[in-house]
Amino acid sequence: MKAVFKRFNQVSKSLPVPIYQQIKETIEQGISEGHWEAGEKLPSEHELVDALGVSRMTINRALSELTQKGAIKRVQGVGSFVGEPTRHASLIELQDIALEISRRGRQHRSEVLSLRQTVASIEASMQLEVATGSKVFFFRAVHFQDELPVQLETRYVNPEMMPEFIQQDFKQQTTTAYLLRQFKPDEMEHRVKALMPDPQTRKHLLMSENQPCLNLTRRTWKRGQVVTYVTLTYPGDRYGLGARYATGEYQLRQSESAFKK
Amino acid sequence: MKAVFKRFNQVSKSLPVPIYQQIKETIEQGISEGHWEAGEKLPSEHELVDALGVSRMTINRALSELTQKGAIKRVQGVGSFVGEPTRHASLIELQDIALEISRRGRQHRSEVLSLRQTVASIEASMQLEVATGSKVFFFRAVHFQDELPVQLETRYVNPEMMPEFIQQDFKQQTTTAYLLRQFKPDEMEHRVKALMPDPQTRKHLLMSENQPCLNLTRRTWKRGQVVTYVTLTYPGDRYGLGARYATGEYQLRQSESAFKK
DNA sequence: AAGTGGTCTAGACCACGGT
DNA sequence: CCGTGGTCTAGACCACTTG
Repeated sequence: MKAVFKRFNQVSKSLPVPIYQQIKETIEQGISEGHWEAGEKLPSEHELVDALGVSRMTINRALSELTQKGAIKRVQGVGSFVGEPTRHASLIELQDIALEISRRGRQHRSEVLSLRQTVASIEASMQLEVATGSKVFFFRAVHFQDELPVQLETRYVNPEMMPEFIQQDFKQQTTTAYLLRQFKPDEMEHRVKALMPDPQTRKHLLMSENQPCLNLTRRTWKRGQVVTYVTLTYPGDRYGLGARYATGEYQLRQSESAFKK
Repeated sequence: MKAVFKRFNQVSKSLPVPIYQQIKETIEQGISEGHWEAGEKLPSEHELVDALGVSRMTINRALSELTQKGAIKRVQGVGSFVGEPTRHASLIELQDIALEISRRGRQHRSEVLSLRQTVASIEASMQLEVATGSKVFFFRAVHFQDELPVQLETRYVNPEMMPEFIQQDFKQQTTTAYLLRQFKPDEMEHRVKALMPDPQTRKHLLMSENQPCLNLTRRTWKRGQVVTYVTLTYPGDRYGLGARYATGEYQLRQSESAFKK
């Protein structure tokens, strides 16, 4: 019991990070590092109140938001439990593909095809919401899972928001990992389409003929400005996207679903 | 000003529906019925406290959850504003396609291909988490937007959860509309893939050769049991899925993004 | 300085599940 | 019955934006 709580003793009230956010991060980290198994019972709200010395509303907010994301499940009258891990690339969360792959116990490697400054095409300038012809950074790489290509990443970056982007070594870390460390986006937009790959894409992803691609484009904002616009292309037969979560919108008034251990 | 608040006077403390949920629904309804334009300023939290006679934490919860969904935007020191409407089928929300299409100002029509009781195949029984060979309901329909097919719906329903499903007339209402009125799911799972249509699917969706499909499967739970398992197949070139939202996870500590009117 | 939203507290009452 | 989570209150302090 004590060991479980020890992980929570890091909560600090003086940091600029909200307490509920610290609690969320602690729990998510504990789950992703395997300190809790799926289905395992978490400390109750009351126990966390005592252990952390914060009010129950704060605990409750942290746990509620984790529930909405599907990271944990809560059953009234019983307790809070760790959720099932997802086995797909996340549809709704911004995740580092290297982490995703390694969490599945596979090997990740990426091959940088291009990293340069260029002049914004009409499409790129519209997506980045900058003037056509202004300078933008362009990046392209292929990501491998166990030496099999699973994602082609084509990215534009607004240099005004991320001037150092072009000097990074993206063989050592993914663009997503770098960008997430540099800033926390306040808004995201996702689009998903199915399309046939052009010959170049097909070659990069080592796809057989007549196979479609799953095409995810994402834009992320900071302070009202687009920071980056990325297109992630997956071989349709090799990779899916998914999400599982409690419904925030159509939430239960009463009884929650029984949790199956 | 008074007209704006009038819409809020319906909040009741005796209903079994939480107050924050009533406020959310009132605001979403106001937006979807066009009482507020995109970008328009909503009443401040303090004003809503006075108008509704509930505590600020309750108002705040309603507005925070709407922010996470991207329905509204909030800027510290400025106010809360109505968000932009989405132009794609939602990736993360369970929405009635008939509503989605009519909100875009298009005409919806659906053609029921099949509605019958059948014996669960291995795949269907796994997805519904029932015994192989048990009875399940099967439904298939094509949805049209302005007389162009945009979605093929293939659905299995657990008869124990929804015994009346098979008696409904789904020419009058969509399955989604019916199911949403019958129950509010407590959990959902989404999967997205890209694949080539089989000849039958291609025919139903009137697709040209060599065009891929976007394939969304969704399972919804109630009290720990799968209620329905549905596969929605879209013509890759005619329909996309998308979402735009504030990041709950990578939320800002401080200053929010400037809101562009 | 005034108004806004972001967060937090220390209580409270309730519905639910397991005993 | 008791412990659980779900909701709510009436305050509070703070950071931020605008005038």
